[in-house]
Amino acid sequence: MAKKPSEQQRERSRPRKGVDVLDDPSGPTRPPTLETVAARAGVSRATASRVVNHLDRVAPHVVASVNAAIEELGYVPNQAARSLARRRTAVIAVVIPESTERLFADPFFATVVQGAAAHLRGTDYTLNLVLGSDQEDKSRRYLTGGNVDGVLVVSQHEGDLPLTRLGLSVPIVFAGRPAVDFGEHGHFVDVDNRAAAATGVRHLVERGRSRIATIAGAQDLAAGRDRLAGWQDVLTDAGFDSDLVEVGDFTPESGTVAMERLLDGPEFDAVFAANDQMAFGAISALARAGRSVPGDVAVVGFDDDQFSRAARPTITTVHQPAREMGAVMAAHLLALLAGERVDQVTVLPTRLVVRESS
Amino acid sequence: MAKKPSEQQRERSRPRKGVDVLDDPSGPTRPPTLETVAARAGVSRATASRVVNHLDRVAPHVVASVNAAIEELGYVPNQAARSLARRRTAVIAVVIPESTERLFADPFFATVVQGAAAHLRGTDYTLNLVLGSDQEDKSRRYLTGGNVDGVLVVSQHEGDLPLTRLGLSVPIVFAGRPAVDFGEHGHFVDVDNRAAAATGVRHLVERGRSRIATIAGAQDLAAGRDRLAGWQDVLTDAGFDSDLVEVGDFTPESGTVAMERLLDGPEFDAVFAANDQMAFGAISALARAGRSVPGDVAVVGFDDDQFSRAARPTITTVHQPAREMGAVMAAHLLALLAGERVDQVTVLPTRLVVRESS
DNA sequence: TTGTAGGCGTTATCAC
DNA sequence: GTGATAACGCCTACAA
Repeated sequence: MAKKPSEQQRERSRPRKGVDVLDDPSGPTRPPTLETVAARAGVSRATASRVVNHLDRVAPHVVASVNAAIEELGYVPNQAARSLARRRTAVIAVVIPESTERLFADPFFATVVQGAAAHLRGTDYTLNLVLGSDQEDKSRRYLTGGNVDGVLVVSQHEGDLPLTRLGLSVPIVFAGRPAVDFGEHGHFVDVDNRAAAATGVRHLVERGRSRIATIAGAQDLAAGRDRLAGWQDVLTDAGFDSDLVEVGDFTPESGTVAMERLLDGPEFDAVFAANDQMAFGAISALARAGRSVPGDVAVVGFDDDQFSRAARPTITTVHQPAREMGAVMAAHLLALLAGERVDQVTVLPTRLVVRESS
Repeated sequence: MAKKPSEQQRERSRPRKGVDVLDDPSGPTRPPTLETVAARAGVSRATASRVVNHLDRVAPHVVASVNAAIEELGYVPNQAARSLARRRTAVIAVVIPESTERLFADPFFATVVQGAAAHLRGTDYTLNLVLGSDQEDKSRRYLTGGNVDGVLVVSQHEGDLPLTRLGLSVPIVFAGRPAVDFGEHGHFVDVDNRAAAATGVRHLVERGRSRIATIAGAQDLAAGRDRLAGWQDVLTDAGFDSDLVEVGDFTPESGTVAMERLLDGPEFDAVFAANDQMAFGAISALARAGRSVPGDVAVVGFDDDQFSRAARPTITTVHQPAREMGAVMAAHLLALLAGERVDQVTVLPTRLVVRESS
């Protein structure tokens, strides 16, 4: 029997070619291809492909035998080939812009990413981590060069203008609304930081506090500015002074330092921190200074992360649905990829969680 | 809509095809291909490819014109096609096994990942996040199915046996040595947790403490067990009782709770926590209980993360080079991918950082 | 319902 | 030095 093209092909692509792993006697065995599966099941590649992709119109017994072959061979589709043919990559990039990279350790981010990952499980999408260097042309090109189907920007988000532009070529969903104008491109999942912060501060007012300080977050991030504004709003409404402001950077350390500075200044009986990590740091400083919480100073945080539960006293805080944000971001991106329309801005609800510190 | 084959074909590769983004009048323009670049530069795809890949043997003026074309068109290589042709993906998976997923928010992990990402910047490798579901066949298959060139397992690492097996088909580097036997496959970057913990505890002994408790980490993780063992070692050597053990799970909350339990028991004058987050939580509990640190109770943590600096008093801790671990993991993986030999186990140094809490 | 064949964008092996 | 051309593994009209 004369060799069919396919056979020649096989021969040419025998294991061991090119790869130089040395000491594995069996040789770096090449993963089975659809071709292999098809041969084993006694069908054509096309049919095997149909089974793999769960298309109908395939006879049940054929499905069975192909699946058996897949099982026996441990066949896994080659994504590269699939991407090439389908002209979509099944890759979603998770971008942590440089401006936010040092915040990567923030549990809020981790939780958002987990939410997105969880939502994507079950789909065949894969998450691609892009850390830092937002200005750099390299990553922008990577993102726009058809290497990813969509982009998730997990960031409390500042301008990141260059990223917003990405929206032109690839669907993109941000965590957090940008302060700047973003035109028609880009989608955003956010909470109303300003109103949410106000809720927390108002709670302090209702508890009878009148000298309310704040430990603000980084002011180059929208979340930082908005929460500060929310604090301001309430104090203004109440006719209180809003002069006690220290700016941190969302890290626990900065919370401690900010509180130490506050303690050096005029008296106050409450503090609103822009996130729980800073609140925790602040409580640490208060404890050392011999101020009781909430006796001398009531504390309210933001996020409702594990630190608000770890502190003693436990911290009253504004709950932010981080996990859900990630999930919604992923869901919206999937919708966009499916060609559906999605609201450009989605605001998720927050709620006050009252604990011991207030 | 009857159309001649040729026409349909054309249409198929015309812009705007298939994708139904509605309001962009210019249509989703397809990224330029090498073909385009080549045409524009007046050379063949082969030559264009040579330029893109910086191969020599190309006339300088040709290089120039091709680069010009690339620049003008904003050409970016299609990774899928490249992967297919080169038979390598340029993708490195970062796996957070299910057993460790809830620890994702731990700054230690984030820092390790950042270290790896930083090391990979400049290379054309891309990081693929694989969260959870280590048992699930799906991710294992994904990892072994030729979709990634290598795997980084960022975990304090338990058995994760299934993952160790991966080493058979794909190079894999773990953060943390497994407790179990791992044969010849798999590479590990670690610190000597037991000895490092001992350093911290010994410091407490030298400070004159004799009733030293510990807040251990999760005992299903090697790091948790080893640090507990290190604590035990020192107490045994010193002839002290080692009965004061509370087990946490590395979260700040668990540190708080553990300390509260310790405070309910026999007296003690020092505590060694298996990480800084738990130490921070513990200090919070101590503060509320009216115990002074280090006066009544000296505290030593582990990691040297931002929390050890945020606490008041600041926390004496065992520094672990998290960022470097990530970088070394990446470096080793790259070496393996290049076919080089790499030590199967690499132990990075730790050091005691003395601060106020001891 | 199933098979045939062409194409997805690059790389790599040859000749020239 | 440069250009055809055959893979790479899979998808998908179209034909059968």
